[in-house]
Amino acid sequence: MAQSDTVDRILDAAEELFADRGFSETSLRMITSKAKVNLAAVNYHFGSKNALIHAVFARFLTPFSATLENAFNDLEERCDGHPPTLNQTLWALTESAVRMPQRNENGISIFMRLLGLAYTQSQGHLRKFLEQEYSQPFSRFMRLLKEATPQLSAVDRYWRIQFMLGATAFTMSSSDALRDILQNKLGVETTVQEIAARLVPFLAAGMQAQDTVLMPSLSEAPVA
Amino acid sequence: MAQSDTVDRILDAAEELFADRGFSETSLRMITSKAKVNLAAVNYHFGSKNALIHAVFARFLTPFSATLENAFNDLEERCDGHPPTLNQTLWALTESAVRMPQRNENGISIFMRLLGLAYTQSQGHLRKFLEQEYSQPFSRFMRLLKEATPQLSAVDRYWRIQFMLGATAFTMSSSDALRDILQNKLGVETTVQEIAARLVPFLAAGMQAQDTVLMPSLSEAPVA
DNA sequence: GGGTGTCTCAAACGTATGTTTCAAACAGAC
DNA sequence: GTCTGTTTGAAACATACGTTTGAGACACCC
Repeated sequence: MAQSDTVDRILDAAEELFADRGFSETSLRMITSKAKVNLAAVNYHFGSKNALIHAVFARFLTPFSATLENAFNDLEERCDGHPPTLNQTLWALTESAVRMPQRNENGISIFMRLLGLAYTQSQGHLRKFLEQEYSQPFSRFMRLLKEATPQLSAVDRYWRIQFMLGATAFTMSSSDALRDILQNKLGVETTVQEIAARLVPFLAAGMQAQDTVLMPSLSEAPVA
Repeated sequence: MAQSDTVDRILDAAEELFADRGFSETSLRMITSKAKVNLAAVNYHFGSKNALIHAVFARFLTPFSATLENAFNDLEERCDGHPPTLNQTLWALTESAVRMPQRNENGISIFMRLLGLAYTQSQGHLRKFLEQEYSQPFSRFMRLLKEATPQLSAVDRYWRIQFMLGATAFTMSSSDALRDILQNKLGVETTVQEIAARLVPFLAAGMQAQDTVLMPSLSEAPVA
């Protein structure tokens, strides 16, 4: 077995278990027994549980951020001069995610769920790791969003980006939806591609909604 | 101290700590020491940590679901006959949440964050508890959504509701956003009311977006 | 074939967790 | 005041966790 497929077995098992149950709720003993590997192997190969979490993310994110850079390059070149539209930007991101080579048929949904958890579970170390390692493609995406929605105020744009992230990460990370996808419970169509095809128009419409209005009746209501 | 403000002190501390750090990451010892209460008090008054979690939710959700029922009653009465619009339905929900009497000035944001966590952290027992206890107002909200968007296919509607839930729960559960709200980092305006005022138009626009389209270029792309 | 570095394994370590125990303190009723 | 049921307190319990250890297995190079 050459120099150790132990590492990959651990990463595979960890990825799946983390996506299923979250980080704190997944113990090293679960991971190593699912991976059919000795408990000490994790600390030997990765150093710590936190470092294992980082490795799980890096294995997907590093090639993904390269793919994404290329997609953005292509897009900006095609547009030569004027900034890409919101739809173009969102599609560039979506296609990059969807077309990534995957280890198995559920690769994306698992990873989307992990990304959602990363944002949601307040694991400080993970946050820090992701910000350090992948700030570049993230900032670039933000810049494209900004140029594609010049009509929005900075505050509006900030919150609407939060909403987009939320709809995306949450949908992909909802264990119910994940289970539906995996088991095809919904019947008709449940590939990640098709969810994305529904999500992008939703996001674009929300992002370009008419200006924020005051709450209709709350103005004259007791605000506690 | 009559028959025990210990219970309330525990609930207050638990609510805040859970919102800050999640459920698994918050130990009973953190809670009891923040509440200045003996460790055994939790198990004495609530029975178990899980039961404490349920109690934290019930303290807010029970009055809230009553308020919500009233809001829906008012709304349907006002509309007498034809179904309420999407905007009316969303505002009814939002106002009910925002106008709930609160224990302190951050009551809503804390509780929104808890709701997000409930959806996101796969705590089976919590899911089961919430479904059992509060299925009625939830189903009613779903029915109203359905009647307000008759133009959508069932599948489209299903996914768009997922997206709405996602944008909402995720935004409310993002610890960064919460911190922004609490510390007013963004400057201008960051109350939950104002976030809601930005969120509802986003959701309504997304919900009513033009029909889902195929991915522009993925059709001729290798789908891996 | 002896030596070297890499990897695996079973066992143990220290610590933190949720929960339990049981005696002491307290309240209100008689 | 004494009794009774309820609530607190300090300590211990059993268990699970992440991590470390040290001996053994294995492959490779000289």
